[in-house]
Amino acid sequence: MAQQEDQFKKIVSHAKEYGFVFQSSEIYDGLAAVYDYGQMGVELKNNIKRYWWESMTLLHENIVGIDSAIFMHPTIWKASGHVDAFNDPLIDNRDSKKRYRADVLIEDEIAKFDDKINKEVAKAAKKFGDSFDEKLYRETNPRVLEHKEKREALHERFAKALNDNNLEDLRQIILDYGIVCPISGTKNWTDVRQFNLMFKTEMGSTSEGAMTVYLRPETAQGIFVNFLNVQKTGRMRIPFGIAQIGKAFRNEIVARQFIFRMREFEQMEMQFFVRPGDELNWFKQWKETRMKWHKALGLGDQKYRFHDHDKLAHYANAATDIEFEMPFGFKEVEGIHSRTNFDLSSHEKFSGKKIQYFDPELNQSYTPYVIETSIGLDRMFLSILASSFEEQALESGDTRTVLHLPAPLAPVKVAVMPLVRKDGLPEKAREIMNSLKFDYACHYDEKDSIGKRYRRQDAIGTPFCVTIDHQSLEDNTVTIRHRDSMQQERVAIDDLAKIIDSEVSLNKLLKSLA
RNA sequence: GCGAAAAUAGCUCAGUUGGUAGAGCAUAACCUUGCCAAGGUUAGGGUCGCGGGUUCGAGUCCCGUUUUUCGCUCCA
Repeated sequence: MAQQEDQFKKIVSHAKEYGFVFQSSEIYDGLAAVYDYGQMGVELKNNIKRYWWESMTLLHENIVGIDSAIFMHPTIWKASGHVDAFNDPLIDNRDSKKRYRADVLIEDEIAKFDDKINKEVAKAAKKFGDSFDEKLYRETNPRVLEHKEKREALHERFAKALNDNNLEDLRQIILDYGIVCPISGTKNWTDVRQFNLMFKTEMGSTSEGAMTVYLRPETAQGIFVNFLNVQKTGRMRIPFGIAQIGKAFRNEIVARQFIFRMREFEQMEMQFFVRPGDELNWFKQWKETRMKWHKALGLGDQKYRFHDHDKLAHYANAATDIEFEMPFGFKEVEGIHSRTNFDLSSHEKFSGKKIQYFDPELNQSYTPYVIETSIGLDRMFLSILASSFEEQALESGDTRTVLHLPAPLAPVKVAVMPLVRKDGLPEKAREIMNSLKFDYACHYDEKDSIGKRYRRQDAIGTPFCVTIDHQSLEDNTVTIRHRDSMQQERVAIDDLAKIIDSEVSLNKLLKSLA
């Protein structure tokens, strides 16, 4: 475990040192759980996006993309359930260091009065036997009535505090009723704090006219609210899907583990609309399709597993995660959910607009069911970076740090370097680079010893290094060095593109999925 | 958010009982070598995370704060 933590630290530090990921606002002491992608990181990230986007939109003629705005009408988040589900008053016990929902603690306290009443009733029932009139007893027994009265008083105060969002009073209720932490048994409570997981801002430049809007906590809703637009203008027929890549924002209580959980993150989501009743078949199919997509990267099949959910969200009737073995254990990278028709029918309700699909084959209208595949781009990035990172012991006794990135995703595909910085070798190298740079991201490097330059490219995961030596000037051949094996071969300059393409081609990777 | 630990150059770290900041690597220039990171010369780079306090004097002691890591908690 300590070794894994150590490994993770090295990866984080490597990510910074070589321009993959920086802490946001670093010169101002940073901003918690927000990160920037650097010059290498942005290339890797873009390549991941392209792999996903093309696998969705090119390989499936019934999947199209959109790019919806981050700002959306606030009612959308009521319809989606986020306004309710993302607002919890929380309180901590300082002794047990456990966190509770303040409203749940108080509801439990209310339930205790019910228990007391029921106990009284049960006692009386036993005492009076067959002649016991429970209803009468509940309405007239003074002890029962006393409990009832106290219960009502608490309930009323609680409901009012909740309604007014009076956090101080919620805490006062907990103190007044002597509610203790079930673990520590103490009343050493912190203040009650409201955790709103959605970021708020204001739209409209004057304060009176301003409307509260939220930064979207997921990209999915942008697809659902555009369902009819896309279906009608694209003449889409069920089953079909809408894909989207974009930023989402959550005010996480605890955001940690580098870019694994950030407050601003990027999702790649595809919502697939199907006939009611077909959804579980499609769910199964998308599980397989998505797993295949992951495994095609060659990071190691044993690093993936499904985690089926037992507890389902309010909108789902089946759900699974694709988990990847990160340095800190198996973690969710992608979620596949059967979202039923919850979202579309909820938007129908809240918007008052009919959101249905007329199925010409069945000759009837219905609200489509939805299978969602939702992948965390930053998590995907981390899984690739982490599993590619190796500190390799070499036969010579040295070590080298190498990123075994999947070649089609590597930020730089080929480094071009003259063996020495004289005798016309740099000029020849430039010439070769100019012929390759339109198709492949290239690096030129003539500084330091050739070995050092190879190591620099290893550290950023460049699959190929092309070295120009004196022989190159005579017979137009160069050496090409492979990142993973460190093997070199002498090849004709004219063959370079073909050799490079055979490994870095995204098309080839996509074809392996079909 | 609670608790614990940490923060000194781009990176990894030294810094004695408090006495004006160092090394290696990295970066840049020139020379040398030329196929797997280590040659020479030179240069740039730090108000020691930030803000207070104690002190004649604080990187060092105290308080607060920010960020990071770990545990708990949360994750529709």
